[in-house]
Order: sequence, then structure tokens, then C-alpha cells
Amino acid sequence: MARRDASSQGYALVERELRRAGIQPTAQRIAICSYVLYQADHPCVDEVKSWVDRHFPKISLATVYNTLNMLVEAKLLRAVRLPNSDKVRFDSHVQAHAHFLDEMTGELEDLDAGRVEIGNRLGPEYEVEDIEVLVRGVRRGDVRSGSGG
Amino acid sequence: MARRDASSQGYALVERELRRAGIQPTAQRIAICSYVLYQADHPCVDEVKSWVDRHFPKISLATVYNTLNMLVEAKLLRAVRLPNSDKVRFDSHVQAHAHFLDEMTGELEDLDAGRVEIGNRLGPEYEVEDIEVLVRGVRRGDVRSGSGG
DNA sequence: ATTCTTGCAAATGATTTGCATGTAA
DNA sequence: TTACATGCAAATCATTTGCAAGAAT
Repeated sequence: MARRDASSQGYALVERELRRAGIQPTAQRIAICSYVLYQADHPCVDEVKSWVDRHFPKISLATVYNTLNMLVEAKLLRAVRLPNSDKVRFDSHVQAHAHFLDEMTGELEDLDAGRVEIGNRLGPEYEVEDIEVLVRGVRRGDVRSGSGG
Repeated sequence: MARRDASSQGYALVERELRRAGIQPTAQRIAICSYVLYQADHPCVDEVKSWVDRHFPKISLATVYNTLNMLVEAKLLRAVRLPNSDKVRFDSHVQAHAHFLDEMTGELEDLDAGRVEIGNRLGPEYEVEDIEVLVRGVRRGDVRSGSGG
């Protein structure tokens, strides 16, 4: 499930990653990162906040926002806006990949490169930086060859 | 530029379209639709509001929101959420197509089917309803074969 | 008369900001 | 000490809602 190499989500590891990104590794930031970079699955801010509340003493909402934005800035995290909701979700999987949004459950799933192929015929006047793909639909658990009876 | 057949954006036309969609064509709704369905290019709510203010006496913001949401519900309009901003944009082009977001200008451009191809290898457990594609980048006006000199 | 629509203003909910206090080099 | 980080509460911004007044059938 881990997006990065996180054999142990030891603080030292998190600390190193923050430092490498030029972010001063404070206790709050380490706490937030150890969740959002290694454990969480597309959390929105309140999920981060509530995890943090459960595991650490009173880190303020503003600090959660600040840290998350800082991580996005540093490209350790990606902000994702679903058509679903006006809450931003955060994706620690920063390589190119598509998303599948299950409209039944609201769950957001990563679709690694290769599962969705994109080809563009855009002329050279388009300097493409990134292509975001969101597949919406429903994911069914059972899919025998069945035609319904 | 028209997304629908809008040889003349006569009210009669708009009225018919609304009626067909099961929406009662009030003066306000006709006004809003004549802009948002036939003239506007991915407007956000305030653009709609300001057009409406310029062309019609005091239609309230709430009515603009209501009407827009109603049109989305009726599938005459599509709501688009860009990573850019937290304002919803509205797209009168309802067939499948991708978008290009110029990160320089903030402009959103339609990319008709064929300019971006999507293939997915998702198993049958994925019941795909729709695929949203957003190409982000910069569009340059001049693109001779040039290397700057 | 009844039903639906409108406009206004207040409410909501996510996110940001200002500022005084706290902390680390 | 000096710069930066934190927490809190107030501010902001987009959008929604409640409700009384208005319009259409």
C-alpha cells in the first residue's frame, strides 16, 4: 500500500525526506507526513486532521493545511479535486497515473500507468505538461461471465 | 462557436429546449440559457451573473445557481472542476471530449474526440461511465519550426 | 387557488490569514 | 536573539438554504 519505500515509517525516514525537500522537519510536520505520505489513501483534510488528533496532541487545523500545501508545493504530494465534492484530496502517489472514482462508494483508486493509455494528436503549439485522467463508474465485486438471470 | 444549433439564439429556440428537458422556461431561465448554452465559453458562475446583470434586470445570484444546477441535472450542461480554482465552470459541450487548460492564461479549451485518445485495460469489474481528461500545459501562438535566434 | 419560481439575506463549509506566542539554531 | 513554526480565531469565498413575496396555470 505504501507509495514510497516505507519499510518502517520511522521518523528518521520522514525527517530525511522532508529535509531533502527543503522543509524543516518539525514534530507536527513529521506527524502529518508519516500519515499522509505513507499510510493514507487519498485523504482529505479532515481525515488527516482526525488521524493526527488521534495520534498526536492538538495540532491545529491551520498547521495541517499549511503542511499539506507545503508538501504539494514540494511535489511530495499531489492535490486532487474530484467532481464529487469540494474537498481537496491528497495523493502521495506522485508519478503519472489515472484515477478511478467509484460513484457508488465515493472511493478513489489509483490506476497505474498502463491501465489507461492516452494518446494525443495535439499540434506542437500545445506544450503538454501533464494529463489528468479520471475514470468514473462503478466497480463491481463479482464479475463472473454472468448475464443476469 | 455554438455548441448547439443556434442559428439565431431566439428565445423560442431556448424555450423549446428547456421544455423538452422538462424545465419550465421562465424569463430568468431563458436569459441565463441563452448565454450559457449558446454564447459562453466555459463560464463560471460570476461570469454568468455579470452577463446576466448587463443584459437583464436584477436576476439574483441564487437563481443563477439554481438554474445552472438544474441544467446540469438535465444534462444540458456539464460542471467542470479545475485543479486551478475552486469555482465550478460550466460546459455546454456535453458530448465526450477532453479539455486543455492553459496554465499561462487560465483558459480552458475543448479538445474534441479524436484529438485525445483513451484506451483502458480495465477488467470487466469496472463499469465505466465516463472518462474525464484534462490536459494541462501551455499553448503557444507561434510555432514555426523555429529555434530561437 | 395552487404550485412553482424568485430574490434576498443569512447560513454553511472549506480554506486562508493575522497575529501573538512558542521553539530551535 | 533572530528567524521560523504554531495555534487560535476571525476572515474569506463559493455555494446553498429558508422563507416571504410574486407569477403562471
